[in-house]
Amino acid sequence: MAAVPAVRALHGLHQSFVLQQSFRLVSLQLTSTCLSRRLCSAANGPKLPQNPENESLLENLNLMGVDIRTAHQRQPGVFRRLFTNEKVLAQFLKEKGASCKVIASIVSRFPRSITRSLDHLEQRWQLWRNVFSTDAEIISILERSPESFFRSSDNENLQKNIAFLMSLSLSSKVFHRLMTKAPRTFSNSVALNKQKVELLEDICLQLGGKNPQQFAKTIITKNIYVLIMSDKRIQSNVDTLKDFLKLSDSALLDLLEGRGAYILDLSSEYLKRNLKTFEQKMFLLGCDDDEIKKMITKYPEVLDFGPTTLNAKLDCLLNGGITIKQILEKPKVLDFRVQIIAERLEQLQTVGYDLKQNGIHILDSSQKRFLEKMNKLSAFNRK
DNA sequence: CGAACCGGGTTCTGCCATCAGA
DNA sequence: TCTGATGGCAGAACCCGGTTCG
Repeated sequence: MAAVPAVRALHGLHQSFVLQQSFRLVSLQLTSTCLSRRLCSAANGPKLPQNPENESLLENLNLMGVDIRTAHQRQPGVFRRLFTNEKVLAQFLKEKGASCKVIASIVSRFPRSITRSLDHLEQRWQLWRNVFSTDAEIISILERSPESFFRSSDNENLQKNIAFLMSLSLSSKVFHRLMTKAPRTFSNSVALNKQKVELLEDICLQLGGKNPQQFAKTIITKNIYVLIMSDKRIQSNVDTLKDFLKLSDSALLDLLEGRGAYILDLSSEYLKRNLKTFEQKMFLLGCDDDEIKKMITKYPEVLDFGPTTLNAKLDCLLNGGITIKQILEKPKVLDFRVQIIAERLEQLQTVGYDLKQNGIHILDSSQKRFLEKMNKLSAFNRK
Protein backbone atom coordinates (compact mmCIF):
# COMPACT_ATOMS: atom_id res chain seq x y z
CA MET A 1 0.00 0.00 0.00
CA ALA A 2 1.43 3.26 -1.00
CA ALA A 3 -0.03 5.06 1.95
CA VAL A 4 1.74 8.16 0.73
CA PRO A 5 2.89 10.85 3.04
CA ALA A 6 -0.63 12.13 2.79
CA VAL A 7 -0.49 14.28 5.85
CA ARG A 8 2.69 15.96 4.77
CA ALA A 9 1.56 16.37 1.21
CA LEU A 10 -1.77 17.83 2.15
CA HIS A 11 -0.36 20.24 4.65
CA GLY A 12 0.92 22.58 2.04
CA LEU A 13 -1.96 21.89 -0.20
CA HIS A 14 -4.03 24.90 0.52
CA GLN A 15 -1.32 27.42 -0.15
CA SER A 16 0.00 25.67 -3.22
CA PHE A 17 -3.47 25.22 -4.62
CA VAL A 18 -4.17 28.93 -4.58
CA LEU A 19 -0.90 29.63 -6.32
CA GLN A 20 -1.35 26.85 -8.79
CA GLN A 21 -4.80 28.08 -9.61
CA SER A 22 -3.72 31.50 -10.68
CA PHE A 23 -0.78 30.13 -12.63
CA ARG A 24 -2.63 27.26 -14.23
CA LEU A 25 -5.60 29.31 -15.18
CA VAL A 26 -3.72 31.01 -17.97
CA SER A 27 -1.98 27.98 -19.41
CA LEU A 28 -4.93 25.66 -19.00
CA GLN A 29 -7.39 27.99 -20.53
CA LEU A 30 -5.22 28.03 -23.60
CA THR A 31 -4.88 24.26 -23.73
CA SER A 32 -8.49 23.79 -23.02
CA THR A 33 -9.62 26.12 -25.73
CA CYS A 34 -7.34 24.57 -28.31
CA LEU A 35 -8.39 21.11 -27.31
CA SER A 36 -12.02 21.92 -27.18
CA ARG A 37 -11.95 23.34 -30.69
CA ARG A 38 -10.33 20.21 -31.96
CA LEU A 39 -11.97 17.62 -29.80
CA CYS A 40 -15.40 18.67 -28.64
CA SER A 41 -18.36 17.34 -30.48
CA ALA A 42 -20.96 19.76 -31.63
CA ALA A 43 -24.44 19.15 -32.85
CA ASN A 44 -25.65 20.75 -36.00
CA GLY A 45 -27.29 24.05 -35.36
CA PRO A 46 -28.52 25.69 -32.17
CA LYS A 47 -30.41 23.97 -29.37
CA LEU A 48 -33.90 23.09 -30.48
CA PRO A 49 -36.87 22.75 -28.20
CA GLN A 50 -37.05 19.04 -29.00
CA ASN A 51 -33.52 18.56 -27.72
CA PRO A 52 -32.29 16.30 -30.49
CA GLU A 53 -29.52 13.95 -29.64
CA ASN A 54 -26.02 14.92 -30.54
CA GLU A 55 -25.10 12.79 -33.55
CA SER A 56 -21.36 13.31 -33.48
CA LEU A 57 -21.35 12.48 -29.81
CA LEU A 58 -23.03 9.14 -30.49
CA GLU A 59 -20.47 8.47 -33.17
CA ASN A 60 -17.57 9.29 -30.86
CA LEU A 61 -18.92 7.17 -28.06
CA ASN A 62 -19.40 4.27 -30.43
CA LEU A 63 -15.82 4.57 -31.58
CA MET A 64 -14.70 4.59 -27.96
CA GLY A 65 -16.53 1.35 -27.32
CA VAL A 66 -18.98 2.90 -24.89
CA ASP A 67 -22.08 0.88 -24.11
CA ILE A 68 -24.54 3.43 -25.44
CA ARG A 69 -27.60 1.66 -24.10
CA THR A 70 -26.31 1.63 -20.55
CA ALA A 71 -25.11 5.19 -20.79
CA HIS A 72 -28.37 6.32 -22.27
CA GLN A 73 -30.32 4.59 -19.57
CA ARG A 74 -28.26 6.17 -16.82
CA GLN A 75 -27.99 9.78 -17.90
CA PRO A 76 -30.00 10.52 -21.02
CA GLY A 77 -29.56 14.28 -20.62
CA VAL A 78 -25.91 14.04 -21.58
CA PHE A 79 -26.87 12.89 -25.06
CA ARG A 80 -28.76 16.09 -25.73
CA ARG A 81 -25.92 18.38 -24.80
CA LEU A 82 -24.49 20.56 -27.52
CA PHE A 83 -20.93 20.35 -26.25
CA THR A 84 -19.25 17.42 -24.62
CA ASN A 85 -15.66 16.54 -23.91
CA GLU A 86 -15.51 12.81 -24.53
CA LYS A 87 -12.30 13.01 -26.54
CA VAL A 88 -10.67 15.26 -23.98
CA LEU A 89 -11.65 12.89 -21.21
CA ALA A 90 -10.46 9.84 -23.12
CA GLN A 91 -7.14 11.46 -23.89
CA PHE A 92 -6.75 12.62 -20.31
CA LEU A 93 -7.46 9.21 -18.81
CA LYS A 94 -5.29 7.51 -21.37
CA GLU A 95 -2.38 9.69 -20.36
CA LYS A 96 -3.02 8.67 -16.77
CA GLY A 97 -2.66 5.05 -17.80
CA ALA A 98 -6.24 3.91 -18.30
CA SER A 99 -6.88 1.38 -21.07
CA CYS A 100 -9.48 2.03 -23.74
CA LYS A 101 -11.64 -0.65 -22.20
CA VAL A 102 -11.53 1.01 -18.79
CA ILE A 103 -12.33 4.40 -20.29
CA ALA A 104 -15.30 2.95 -22.16
CA SER A 105 -16.54 1.31 -18.99
CA ILE A 106 -16.22 4.55 -17.04
CA VAL A 107 -18.16 6.56 -19.60
CA SER A 108 -20.78 3.83 -19.99
CA ARG A 109 -21.47 3.81 -16.28
CA PHE A 110 -21.19 7.53 -15.64
CA PRO A 111 -21.78 9.43 -18.90
CA ARG A 112 -21.73 12.82 -17.21
CA SER A 113 -17.97 12.34 -16.94
CA ILE A 114 -17.71 13.56 -20.52
CA THR A 115 -19.04 16.98 -19.57
CA ARG A 116 -15.99 17.86 -17.49
CA SER A 117 -13.43 20.24 -18.92
CA LEU A 118 -9.74 19.51 -19.11
CA ASP A 119 -9.09 22.23 -16.59
CA HIS A 120 -11.53 20.70 -14.17
CA LEU A 121 -10.11 17.21 -14.69
CA GLU A 122 -6.56 18.34 -14.09
CA GLN A 123 -7.46 20.19 -10.92
CA ARG A 124 -9.41 17.25 -9.58
CA TRP A 125 -6.71 14.80 -10.46
CA GLN A 126 -4.13 16.94 -8.72
CA LEU A 127 -6.24 16.98 -5.56
CA TRP A 128 -6.46 13.20 -5.61
CA ARG A 129 -2.79 12.88 -6.36
CA ASN A 130 -2.05 14.69 -3.14
CA VAL A 131 -3.36 11.60 -1.39
CA PHE A 132 -2.25 8.88 -3.79
CA SER A 133 1.29 8.38 -4.93
CA THR A 134 0.46 6.95 -8.35
CA ASP A 135 -2.04 7.57 -11.11
CA ALA A 136 -2.69 3.84 -11.23
CA GLU A 137 -4.25 3.89 -7.76
CA ILE A 138 -6.69 6.58 -8.81
CA ILE A 139 -7.50 4.79 -12.04
CA SER A 140 -8.37 1.64 -10.15
CA ILE A 141 -10.78 3.59 -7.95
CA LEU A 142 -12.29 5.28 -10.97
CA GLU A 143 -12.73 1.96 -12.64
CA ARG A 144 -14.48 0.61 -9.59
CA SER A 145 -16.61 3.64 -8.96
CA PRO A 146 -16.65 6.28 -11.68
CA GLU A 147 -19.52 8.01 -9.94
CA SER A 148 -17.46 8.75 -6.85
CA PHE A 149 -14.95 10.66 -8.87
CA PHE A 150 -17.22 12.39 -11.33
CA ARG A 151 -20.55 13.01 -9.63
CA SER A 152 -19.58 16.38 -8.25
CA SER A 153 -18.18 19.14 -10.40
CA ASP A 154 -17.15 21.14 -7.37
CA ASN A 155 -13.38 20.97 -6.97
CA GLU A 156 -13.41 23.57 -4.26
CA ASN A 157 -15.72 21.38 -2.24
CA LEU A 158 -13.36 18.44 -2.73
CA GLN A 159 -10.49 20.54 -1.52
CA LYS A 160 -12.47 21.66 1.51
CA ASN A 161 -13.46 18.09 2.24
CA ILE A 162 -9.88 16.95 2.20
CA ALA A 163 -8.97 19.77 4.54
CA PHE A 164 -11.89 19.03 6.86
CA LEU A 165 -11.28 15.30 7.01
CA MET A 166 -7.58 15.96 7.57
CA SER A 167 -8.54 18.17 10.48
CA LEU A 168 -10.04 15.14 12.21
CA SER A 169 -6.44 13.93 12.56
CA LEU A 170 -7.14 10.47 11.24
CA SER A 171 -3.93 8.54 10.67
CA SER A 172 -2.59 8.81 7.14
CA LYS A 173 -3.28 5.11 6.72
CA VAL A 174 -6.94 5.58 7.59
CA PHE A 175 -7.22 8.68 5.44
CA HIS A 176 -5.82 6.76 2.51
CA ARG A 177 -8.22 3.92 3.15
CA LEU A 178 -11.12 6.33 3.41
CA MET A 179 -10.41 7.80 0.02
CA THR A 180 -9.72 4.41 -1.55
CA LYS A 181 -12.60 2.42 -0.15
CA ALA A 182 -15.21 5.07 0.49
CA PRO A 183 -14.45 7.67 -2.17
CA ARG A 184 -18.05 8.85 -2.06
CA THR A 185 -17.19 10.57 1.21
CA PHE A 186 -15.25 13.10 -0.80
CA SER A 187 -18.12 14.00 -3.07
CA ASN A 188 -20.39 14.69 -0.15
CA SER A 189 -20.76 18.36 0.50
CA VAL A 190 -18.45 19.54 3.25
CA ALA A 191 -21.53 20.59 5.19
CA LEU A 192 -22.88 17.06 5.08
CA ASN A 193 -19.61 15.54 6.25
CA LYS A 194 -19.45 18.06 9.07
CA GLN A 195 -22.99 17.22 10.01
CA LYS A 196 -22.17 13.51 10.13
CA VAL A 197 -19.14 14.06 12.30
CA GLU A 198 -21.26 16.25 14.57
CA LEU A 199 -23.81 13.49 14.80
CA LEU A 200 -21.13 11.10 16.02
CA GLU A 201 -19.95 13.69 18.53
CA ASP A 202 -23.51 14.22 19.71
CA ILE A 203 -24.01 10.50 20.20
CA CYS A 204 -20.91 10.50 22.35
CA LEU A 205 -22.12 13.44 24.41
CA GLN A 206 -25.60 11.97 24.79
CA LEU A 207 -23.98 8.89 26.28
CA GLY A 208 -21.98 10.96 28.68
CA GLY A 209 -18.71 10.66 26.80
CA LYS A 210 -16.05 13.20 27.62
CA ASN A 211 -14.15 13.28 24.36
CA PRO A 212 -16.51 13.56 21.41
CA GLN A 213 -13.75 14.35 18.90
CA GLN A 214 -11.84 11.25 19.84
CA PHE A 215 -15.04 9.21 19.71
CA ALA A 216 -15.83 10.37 16.17
CA LYS A 217 -12.28 9.65 15.13
CA THR A 218 -12.42 6.15 16.59
CA ILE A 219 -15.71 5.32 14.90
CA ILE A 220 -14.50 6.55 11.51
CA THR A 221 -11.22 4.71 11.92
CA LYS A 222 -13.04 1.46 12.66
CA ASN A 223 -15.74 1.94 10.10
CA ILE A 224 -14.74 4.16 7.21
CA TYR A 225 -18.22 3.84 5.73
CA VAL A 226 -20.07 5.78 8.39
CA LEU A 227 -19.65 9.04 6.55
CA ILE A 228 -21.49 7.76 3.50
CA MET A 229 -24.38 6.46 5.57
CA SER A 230 -27.29 8.68 6.41
CA ASP A 231 -27.60 10.26 9.85
CA LYS A 232 -30.91 8.49 10.07
CA ARG A 233 -29.32 5.09 9.63
CA ILE A 234 -26.52 5.69 12.13
CA GLN A 235 -28.84 7.16 14.74
CA SER A 236 -31.39 4.41 14.22
CA ASN A 237 -28.77 1.69 14.65
CA VAL A 238 -27.49 3.28 17.83
CA ASP A 239 -31.06 3.49 19.12
CA THR A 240 -31.79 -0.12 18.18
CA LEU A 241 -28.76 -1.34 20.10
CA LYS A 242 -29.55 0.93 23.00
CA ASP A 243 -33.20 -0.16 23.24
CA PHE A 244 -32.46 -3.82 22.91
CA LEU A 245 -29.35 -4.22 24.99
CA LYS A 246 -30.42 -1.83 27.75
CA LEU A 247 -26.79 -1.14 28.53
CA SER A 248 -25.63 1.69 30.70
CA ASP A 249 -24.52 4.73 28.72
CA SER A 250 -20.88 4.07 29.33
CA ALA A 251 -21.20 0.39 28.39
CA LEU A 252 -22.93 1.34 25.15
CA LEU A 253 -20.21 3.88 24.48
CA ASP A 254 -17.59 1.18 24.96
CA LEU A 255 -19.46 -1.14 22.66
CA LEU A 256 -19.68 1.49 19.91
CA GLU A 257 -16.02 2.36 20.22
CA GLY A 258 -15.17 -1.32 20.07
CA ARG A 259 -16.59 -3.95 17.75
CA GLY A 260 -19.96 -2.22 17.68
CA ALA A 261 -18.59 0.34 15.24
CA TYR A 262 -18.53 -2.31 12.54
CA ILE A 263 -22.27 -2.78 12.48
CA LEU A 264 -23.22 0.90 12.53
CA ASP A 265 -23.40 1.06 8.77
CA LEU A 266 -25.81 -1.82 8.37
CA SER A 267 -29.19 -1.02 6.91
CA SER A 268 -31.30 -0.24 9.96
CA GLU A 269 -34.15 -2.52 8.97
CA TYR A 270 -31.70 -5.31 8.33
CA LEU A 271 -30.17 -4.80 11.76
CA LYS A 272 -33.59 -4.87 13.42
CA ARG A 273 -34.63 -7.96 11.50
CA ASN A 274 -31.42 -9.80 12.33
CA LEU A 275 -31.75 -8.84 15.95
CA LYS A 276 -35.22 -10.30 16.02
CA THR A 277 -34.38 -13.55 14.26
CA PHE A 278 -31.29 -13.97 16.39
CA GLU A 279 -33.32 -13.50 19.53
CA GLN A 280 -35.94 -15.98 18.38
CA LYS A 281 -33.39 -18.58 17.43
CA MET A 282 -31.59 -18.26 20.74
CA PHE A 283 -34.84 -18.50 22.70
CA LEU A 284 -35.61 -21.68 20.82
CA LEU A 285 -32.23 -23.01 21.84
CA GLY A 286 -33.10 -22.34 25.45
CA CYS A 287 -31.15 -19.15 26.05
CA ASP A 288 -32.47 -16.41 28.27
CA ASP A 289 -32.62 -12.71 27.61
CA ASP A 290 -29.49 -12.02 29.56
CA GLU A 291 -27.43 -14.58 27.68
CA ILE A 292 -28.59 -13.23 24.34
CA LYS A 293 -27.62 -9.69 25.25
CA LYS A 294 -24.25 -10.76 26.58
CA MET A 295 -23.53 -12.59 23.37
CA ILE A 296 -24.34 -9.55 21.25
CA THR A 297 -22.21 -7.31 23.45
CA LYS A 298 -19.37 -9.77 23.17
CA TYR A 299 -19.75 -10.32 19.46
CA PRO A 300 -21.92 -7.67 17.78
CA GLU A 301 -20.98 -8.98 14.34
CA VAL A 302 -23.53 -11.72 14.92
CA LEU A 303 -26.08 -9.10 13.89
CA ASP A 304 -24.42 -8.90 10.52
CA PHE A 305 -25.62 -12.41 9.66
CA GLY A 306 -28.91 -12.85 7.87
CA PRO A 307 -31.24 -15.53 9.23
CA THR A 308 -30.06 -18.17 6.76
CA THR A 309 -26.38 -17.74 7.52
CA LEU A 310 -26.93 -17.52 11.24
CA ASN A 311 -29.07 -20.64 11.39
CA ALA A 312 -26.73 -22.58 9.15
CA LYS A 313 -23.74 -21.76 11.35
CA LEU A 314 -25.49 -22.47 14.64
CA ASP A 315 -26.99 -25.73 13.38
CA CYS A 316 -23.67 -26.84 11.99
CA LEU A 317 -21.97 -26.28 15.34
CA LEU A 318 -24.78 -27.88 17.33
CA ASN A 319 -24.93 -30.91 15.04
CA GLY A 320 -21.20 -31.24 15.51
CA GLY A 321 -21.80 -31.86 19.19
CA ILE A 322 -21.09 -28.38 20.47
CA THR A 323 -23.45 -27.00 23.09
CA ILE A 324 -25.13 -23.63 22.90
CA LYS A 325 -23.43 -22.77 26.19
CA GLN A 326 -20.06 -23.17 24.52
CA ILE A 327 -21.14 -20.92 21.69
CA LEU A 328 -22.39 -18.32 24.14
CA GLU A 329 -19.00 -18.31 25.78
CA LYS A 330 -17.09 -18.20 22.51
CA PRO A 331 -19.34 -16.60 19.89
CA LYS A 332 -16.38 -15.80 17.69
CA VAL A 333 -16.47 -19.36 16.39
CA LEU A 334 -19.29 -18.04 14.20
CA ASP A 335 -16.76 -15.90 12.36
CA PHE A 336 -15.87 -18.48 9.76
CA ARG A 337 -18.15 -19.56 6.97
CA VAL A 338 -20.27 -22.69 7.40
CA GLN A 339 -18.19 -24.74 5.03
CA ILE A 340 -15.02 -24.14 7.04
CA ILE A 341 -16.74 -24.82 10.34
CA ALA A 342 -18.09 -28.11 8.96
CA GLU A 343 -14.73 -29.14 7.51
CA ARG A 344 -12.95 -28.42 10.76
CA LEU A 345 -15.48 -30.29 12.83
CA GLU A 346 -15.03 -33.29 10.57
CA GLN A 347 -11.25 -33.13 10.72
CA LEU A 348 -11.32 -32.83 14.47
CA GLN A 349 -13.56 -35.84 14.70
CA THR A 350 -11.17 -37.99 12.68
CA VAL A 351 -8.37 -37.31 15.13
CA GLY A 352 -10.69 -37.84 18.05
CA TYR A 353 -10.50 -34.30 19.36
CA ASP A 354 -12.77 -33.84 22.35
CA LEU A 355 -14.46 -30.48 21.92
CA LYS A 356 -16.27 -30.82 25.24
CA GLN A 357 -13.10 -31.29 27.17
CA ASN A 358 -10.72 -29.11 25.17
CA GLY A 359 -13.13 -26.33 24.35
CA ILE A 360 -14.08 -24.96 20.95
CA HIS A 361 -11.49 -22.21 20.64
CA ILE A 362 -9.66 -24.30 18.07
CA LEU A 363 -12.44 -23.50 15.59
CA ASP A 364 -11.60 -19.84 15.87
CA SER A 365 -8.12 -19.85 14.46
CA SER A 366 -6.53 -19.00 11.16
CA GLN A 367 -6.09 -21.73 8.56
CA LYS A 368 -2.38 -21.79 9.24
CA ARG A 369 -2.78 -22.22 12.95
CA PHE A 370 -5.52 -24.78 12.54
CA LEU A 371 -3.39 -26.86 10.17
CA GLU A 372 -0.43 -26.71 12.51
CA LYS A 373 -2.62 -27.93 15.31
CA MET A 374 -4.07 -30.70 13.17
CA ASN A 375 -0.60 -31.87 12.17
CA LYS A 376 0.42 -32.08 15.79
CA LEU A 377 -2.70 -33.94 16.73
CA SER A 378 -2.24 -36.43 13.90
CA ALA A 379 1.39 -36.99 14.81
CA PHE A 380 0.40 -37.53 18.40
CA ASN A 381 -2.25 -40.04 17.35
CA ARG A 382 0.26 -42.05 15.30
CA LYS A 383 2.51 -42.60 18.29
C1' DC B 1 4.64 -23.04 25.21
C1' DG B 2 -0.15 -23.15 23.73
C1' DA B 3 -4.40 -20.91 24.72
C1' DA B 4 -7.00 -16.97 24.77
C1' DC B 5 -7.72 -12.36 23.75
C1' DC B 6 -8.00 -8.79 20.76
C1' DG B 7 -8.19 -6.07 16.95
C1' DG B 8 -7.24 -5.44 12.23
C1' DG B 9 -7.78 -6.24 7.06
C1' DT B 10 -10.79 -7.11 3.11
C1' DT B 11 -15.33 -4.53 1.74
C1' DC B 12 -19.11 -0.34 -0.98
C1' DT B 13 -21.70 0.39 -5.68
C1' DG B 14 -25.43 1.60 -8.63
C1' DC B 15 -29.62 3.27 -8.54
C1' DC B 16 -33.45 6.45 -7.17
C1' DA B 17 -35.63 10.77 -5.32
C1' DT B 18 -35.44 15.43 -4.67
C1' DC B 19 -34.23 20.04 -5.36
C1' DA B 20 -32.30 24.19 -7.34
C1' DG B 21 -31.01 26.62 -11.24
C1' DA B 22 -30.82 27.31 -16.14
C1' DT C 1 -39.23 21.60 -18.12
C1' DC C 2 -34.88 19.69 -18.24
C1' DT C 3 -30.56 18.83 -16.19
C1' DG C 4 -26.99 18.41 -12.89
C1' DA C 5 -25.88 18.02 -8.15
C1' DT C 6 -26.60 15.81 -4.08
C1' DG C 7 -28.37 12.78 -0.38
C1' DG C 8 -29.96 8.38 0.67
C1' DC C 9 -30.98 3.61 0.09
C1' DA C 10 -30.51 -1.75 -0.32
C1' DG C 11 -27.43 -5.47 -0.16
C1' DA C 12 -25.09 -8.33 3.39
C1' DA C 13 -19.24 -11.90 6.37
C1' DC C 14 -14.96 -13.85 6.52
C1' DC C 15 -10.26 -14.45 7.70
C1' DC C 16 -5.64 -13.55 9.92
C1' DG C 17 -2.10 -13.00 13.22
C1' DG C 18 0.15 -10.08 17.07
C1' DT C 19 0.12 -9.88 21.94
C1' DT C 20 -0.94 -11.28 26.43
C1' DC C 21 -2.06 -14.70 29.67
C1' DG C 22 -1.52 -18.84 32.45
